[in-house]
Amino acid sequence: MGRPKTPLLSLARMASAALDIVDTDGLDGLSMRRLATVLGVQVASLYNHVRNKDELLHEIGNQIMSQVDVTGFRDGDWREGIATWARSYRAALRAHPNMVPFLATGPGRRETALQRANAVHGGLVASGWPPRQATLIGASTKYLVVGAAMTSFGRGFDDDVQVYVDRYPHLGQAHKLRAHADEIDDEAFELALLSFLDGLERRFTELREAR
Amino acid sequence: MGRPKTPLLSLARMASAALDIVDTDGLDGLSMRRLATVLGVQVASLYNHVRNKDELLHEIGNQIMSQVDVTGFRDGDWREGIATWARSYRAALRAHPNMVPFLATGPGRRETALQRANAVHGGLVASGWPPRQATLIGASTKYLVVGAAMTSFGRGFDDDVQVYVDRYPHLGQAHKLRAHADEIDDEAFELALLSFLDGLERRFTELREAR
DNA sequence: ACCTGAACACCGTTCAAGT
DNA sequence: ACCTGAACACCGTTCAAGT
Repeated sequence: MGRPKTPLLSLARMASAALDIVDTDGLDGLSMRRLATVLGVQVASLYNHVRNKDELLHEIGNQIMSQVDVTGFRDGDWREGIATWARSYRAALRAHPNMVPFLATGPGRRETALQRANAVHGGLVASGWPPRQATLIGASTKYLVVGAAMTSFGRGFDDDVQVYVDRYPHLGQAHKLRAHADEIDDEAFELALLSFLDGLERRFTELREAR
Repeated sequence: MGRPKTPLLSLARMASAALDIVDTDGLDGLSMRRLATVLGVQVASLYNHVRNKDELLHEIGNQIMSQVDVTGFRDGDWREGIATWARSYRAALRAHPNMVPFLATGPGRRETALQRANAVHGGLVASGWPPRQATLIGASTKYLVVGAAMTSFGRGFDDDVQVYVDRYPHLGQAHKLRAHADEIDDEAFELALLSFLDGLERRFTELREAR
């Protein structure tokens, strides 16, 4: 019953199993006791690899966020940079919708999160945006992405989709409804992103002309 | 020990006390047992007025969402309608930031939520937007509002604000930092909203010209 | 260093019993 | 109709004890 020659647990194994639980049963479905059972171990053992449950969730969050791409700011193309960032960010969140409420609530481990934020900010400034505007654009884009991931039809029921469905009752079958909701989700996000970028572009040229 | 002549509890009193707890100690701070203690009653008594904790949260959510204003679509001014909706929606969420993760996760009681969604959709269609576009615009706007409320500096720590702060170390004092974060929050939301509306306006005129 | 068993202080919800 | 006391099946976290 003492310590085994080779460790039964590792942070990576724990995070992976925990994410499986969250993906299938939601954030509330994850308990340290259940995770321990899945891993064939006692609850207390988990605390040899993780300070507490919150730290475990942050570890999962960091893994998910590592999929975000902030390399699109090549040769001063801020529009491409923002678009790449926003789309990959949204894709990462949609891959694990049940994690979104946790991810949206605060940053992950500070280093990597700050690194990404810096890449975006730096990319915008290098493209000619004033620092203050760069900050605002970074925040705005995040709003869009997090909001889109958060209120997507995948998570609970969306009023707007419901309105749409009510008006087109022939879409009543469950699977079609689901497919259409995804479609609306995707299109609404693209509309929001592209309209937003268009609005920014206008401001950008005004800014250039002003000096 | 039996039933009192006049009821000790009511749904309204419960919701109000529960919201106080959430506002001060967060969503995790709210437990049925603690709520009962605050109300000077036994836990089990709560279940005479509410089916479960989730229903209580929905009741609170409905109260908050009742502050949202969807009456801005007078005489076909969709821009004003969306702006009023978005700003009042955001204000309602910011008044109770700890409730945002719950509110963003799904609609409240179906009737009133649908009613609001319908007012927005109807307002857009009446202004000349095709139904499908109206659906997308409604969803997009919601993304912006929910994302803004969710990732605001009020809730945890924001990477983007952090970048900004790192570059302006003279803002290091806590209260100034807080004030600046609010300012950035407000400005980023306005930038996002106005840029988005500008982008939509362009699409709207293109749409008109096409026919 | 890492796993265990037992304990502590919590949860949400149910239900028979009271008036 | 509405409040109570007790119970059930859960939680996260700690810690001395084992090897």
